[in-house]
Amino acid sequence: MAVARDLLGCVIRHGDTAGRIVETEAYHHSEPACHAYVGLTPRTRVLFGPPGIAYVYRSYGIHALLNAVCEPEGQGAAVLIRALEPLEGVDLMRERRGLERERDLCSGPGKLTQALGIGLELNDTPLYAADPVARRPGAAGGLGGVSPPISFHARPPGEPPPSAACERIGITRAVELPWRFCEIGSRHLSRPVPRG
DNA sequence: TAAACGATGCCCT
DNA sequence: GGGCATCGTTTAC
Repeated sequence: MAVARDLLGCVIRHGDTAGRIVETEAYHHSEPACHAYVGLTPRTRVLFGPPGIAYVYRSYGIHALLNAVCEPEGQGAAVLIRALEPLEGVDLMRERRGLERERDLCSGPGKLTQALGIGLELNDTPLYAADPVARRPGAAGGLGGVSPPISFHARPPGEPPPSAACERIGITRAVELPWRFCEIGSRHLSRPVPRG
């Protein structure tokens, strides 16, 4: 999925904390690992809404996981944010996580939401403000210049970070699809890139 | 109303 | 590197 690769290197900001995306996974309603696969339910409703919206849900009864709903609208597609490289508010992240080592702060989809203070209450909120990425056709707009609770910022111009596509992790169905995208060489991944 | 499942993280080895 | 805690959502009866 193009959007999942595009998000690598972008910056997520929430409150006083920010981090660079180094790992993503794409999900689509056509494959059984996606929540949208089962169809429209109260929980998956957001997945079938307009793109550029946050889909935050609870996993294993404990963790909040952050997804970005993708275009086109109604397709039930999303990108799971799996890992960040901490950029700002690192001390606040340490406090929230109760950990010292920087590489442990955001190296997992449940970890990064805790580090950034992103909770289920941010489900169904817009992700983009006035950044170039937000001007993708069909992306959520018209926010009147008000910054959304969570904001995505396009990566600096120039060469995109070196990335690799590999198999997704943590799921039991459709594991063979190479829809996990990692920044090569990052020390903040949830798991290392397999040798290949 | 009940039961099974899961896009995880932590702690221990 | 491997096992287990934990609870909302979904689905079946």
